[in-house]
Amino acid sequence: MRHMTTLLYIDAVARAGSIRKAAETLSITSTALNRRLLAIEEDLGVPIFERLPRGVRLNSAGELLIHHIRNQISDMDRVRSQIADLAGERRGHVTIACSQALLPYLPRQIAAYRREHPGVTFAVFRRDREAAEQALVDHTADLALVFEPIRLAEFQTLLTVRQHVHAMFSRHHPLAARDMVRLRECLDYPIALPTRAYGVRHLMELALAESAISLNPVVESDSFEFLGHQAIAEGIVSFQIPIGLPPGGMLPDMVSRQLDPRDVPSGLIYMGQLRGRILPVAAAKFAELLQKDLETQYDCN
Amino acid sequence: MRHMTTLLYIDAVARAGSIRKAAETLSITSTALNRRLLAIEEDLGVPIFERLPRGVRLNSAGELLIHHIRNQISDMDRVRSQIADLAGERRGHVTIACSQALLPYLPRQIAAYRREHPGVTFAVFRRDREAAEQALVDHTADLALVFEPIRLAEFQTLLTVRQHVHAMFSRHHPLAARDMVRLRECLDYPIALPTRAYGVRHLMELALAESAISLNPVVESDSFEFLGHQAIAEGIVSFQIPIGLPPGGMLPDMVSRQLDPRDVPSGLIYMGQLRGRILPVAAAKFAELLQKDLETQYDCN
DNA sequence: CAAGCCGCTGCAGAAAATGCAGCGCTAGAG
DNA sequence: CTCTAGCGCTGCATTTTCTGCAGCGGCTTG
Repeated sequence: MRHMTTLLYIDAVARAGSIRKAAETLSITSTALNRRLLAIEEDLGVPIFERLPRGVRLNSAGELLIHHIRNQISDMDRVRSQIADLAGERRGHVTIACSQALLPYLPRQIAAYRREHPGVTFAVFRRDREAAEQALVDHTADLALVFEPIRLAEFQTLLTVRQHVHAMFSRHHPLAARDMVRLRECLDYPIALPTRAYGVRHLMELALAESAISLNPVVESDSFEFLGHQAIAEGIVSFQIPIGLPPGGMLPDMVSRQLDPRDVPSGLIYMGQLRGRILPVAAAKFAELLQKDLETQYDCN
Repeated sequence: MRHMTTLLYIDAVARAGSIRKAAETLSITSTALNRRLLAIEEDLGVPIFERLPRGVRLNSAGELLIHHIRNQISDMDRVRSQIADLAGERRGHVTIACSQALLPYLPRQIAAYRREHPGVTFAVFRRDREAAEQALVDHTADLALVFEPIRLAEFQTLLTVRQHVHAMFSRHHPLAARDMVRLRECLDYPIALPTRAYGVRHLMELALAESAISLNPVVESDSFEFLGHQAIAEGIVSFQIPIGLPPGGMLPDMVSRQLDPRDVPSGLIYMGQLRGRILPVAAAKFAELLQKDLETQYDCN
């Protein structure tokens, strides 16, 4: 797409924060890039970047413009994918920003989708609940999947799925004999917890906010995979939501049991997109697939 | 805006229906234009025009693309006007598609607006109710003002104003003595009517649809100005809505009297824009001004 | 004070767009 | 039927635009 290069260049500069850095990522010289910026600014009659000693930054006119540009770019992508679609090619690219807890869930869905449409490629980025929303705003992601999001200003919810928190431990653990466990029982053992940035931790803190009990994890991590390994290796208890647990279990010896909902409230997975945006065909179709699967397989309502 | 030329070219070709004609309006050679089309089609990997013996026509991929392009173009205009706005310039251009009956109303409003913002220019096109909506769709108009529109699929209503139909005649006419006239009284005299394409005629036909009376105009015209002159010259009766009558009267000897609402229902003036579009600053501000004025001055509710 | 980045500019070569002349094609007029 | 007018498209020479190299002065940072 020849006519978009200038727009892509501006976007790159805005992201890189300096002309020379952006030029490098674009594999052109800073000269060429600089000249394009000056040309655009002359066309507009106003500068769009402030010049700082260490680079450039968008001014308010630039903010207006970059918004427009990013919309243009992804709108063009959508049109291209629509055109490819009616040419029967079914190509496209889908980018997803996803809470870590939900990462294990996606590969099977992507595989299923790609069986139908091998021409569609995917990019999945691990983003906490806040960064996921930001990724939608700056068009680095078409879809976001987050557990218990914080604010939803620019977030247009496509689907919510209720999830109970589960405790996970080795199948040799005493609690493994139960169908459902109470939070107090878990706290009788050493526990491993995700950090406060995560929805699971958030729900647990919420549950204990008014009680005298406090969470004292012996291990804390921002990786559920690590927490799972830790739970098995040390024979302690950790927590996760069912969607984060592949059907066969995350690890060979691991089992999970639902926490009694009287103790810890259930939370919501949100799937969403940028408010007001029209998704490319591929992303929209994949969202439909996720929606169907999530509603039938995972909703604990 | 250098980076939009290709888009503008494609738009021109789509509108002209042939490369050579479009090239002429763009003041370039058909060669250059042709090459740009071929380049775009190669970029997309699909033709966007069907080649006919007498020119070209968009194919379905092209329809998709042209929609996007027109959005891009007017979106860019909006961004430019926003940028100009924050630079304090207040420049811009507003195009309006307007029912003929409402044409006399606009000049004073435009004058008032331009007193505040001399940098803003206007284009006003006379369009019947159907063509006005089409003008919004193909981005030849930012705003539309119509009386009793037919269908409103792509039309986003910003404001409606209720208007009673008025009879107009010479001030020497016997009916001039009354404050309000009945339809039957008017029909005792020869009448001049607008054609069926107009809302005023539509309302009157509606009123008589179930009665045995029929409208037998001695003069029929698609010009209210003509009808007014005819009414005076021949001493007969014609019809119009108040907004179409300048405060001093359309003609020196003309007076108008409201038709009794029991006889002819009142109609609605719609002001609107293309559904989902974000208007340029200037157009949006002008719409606000119209809204304020119409609500306070003209609404007969 | 020196080193390191930064944006920006003059100049020359590379690349792209443009215009001219002309080809083959088709619909419609005579 | 032929003929013509209008169409999209192509080869080639020219013009315009873009790009890269080398280098300038400005600023922060250690």
